[in-house]
Amino acid sequence: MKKNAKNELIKYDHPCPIRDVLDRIGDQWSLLILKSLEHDVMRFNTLHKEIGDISRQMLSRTLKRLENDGYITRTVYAQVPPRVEYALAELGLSFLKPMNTLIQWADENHEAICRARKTQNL
Amino acid sequence: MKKNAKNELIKYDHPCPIRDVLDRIGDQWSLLILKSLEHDVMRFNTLHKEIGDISRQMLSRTLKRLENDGYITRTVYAQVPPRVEYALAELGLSFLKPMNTLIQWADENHEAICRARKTQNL
DNA sequence: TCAAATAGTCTATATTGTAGACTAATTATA
DNA sequence: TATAATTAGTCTACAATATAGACTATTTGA
Repeated sequence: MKKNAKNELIKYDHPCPIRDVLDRIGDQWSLLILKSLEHDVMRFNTLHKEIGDISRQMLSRTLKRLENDGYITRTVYAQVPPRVEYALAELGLSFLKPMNTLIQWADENHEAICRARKTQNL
Repeated sequence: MKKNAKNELIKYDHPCPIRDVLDRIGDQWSLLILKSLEHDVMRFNTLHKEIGDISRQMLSRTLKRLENDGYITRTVYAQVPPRVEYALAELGLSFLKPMNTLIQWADENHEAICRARKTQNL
């Protein structure tokens, strides 16, 4: 993150929509979470198990950001033990289309990628 | 990264193409680099200036990964000072389509995202 | 009485990213 | 002749971020 002389965060004023979107969903987990929510409402622990290798902290953080940005909704039921459900919001639903274009490309080119890939762990 | 009892990296065997693609291009910089190369061959420093807020180390690393995976090519000219050109390879070219679908969505929803976004810096 | 379940948070540690100095070789400029 | 500029990276010390796993509160069921 850039800072100015007073060590304050320089707020990036997003002149560029690509950046704007990538800054939020171009991370390791957001797409996987949105994909998991494609067909079903999900609870925190279910998502945690489904994705498998995400830490609870990152799951929590990423869900907060996705909610904050309007991709998903978070519904709390007054129960014990707690029940919190995450679901796609309008923006998330609309995002499915480009996301699935990407996923389709991934499917179609999976083999080509494996063939092209020379080294593991670069 | 997951490790086993002997502290060796557990090699993720990529049963899932989405993961396979996201693990490589789902980072902060890859899409921006590929987008920069869409219309032009580019040199290292030019990319560095164009993207602006990437460190040289990350640029170097990301370019290596993209080359290794077959998205881009790297051509060295025997000159001094050195001239190294990066260009889209076949896989990179084919990736433009889903990438631009994503970018188009970003453009179209830019406003909605800004409206939905409640908090900066989450 | 004790375990189980849930949705997180907290903390110590491990991993990853950053800025900026540095390199070697040649040309251009003063 | 000395000095600066140029290039594509690498290196290092430091900063930021992610991880694993312990922990919380509350209620139900055994």
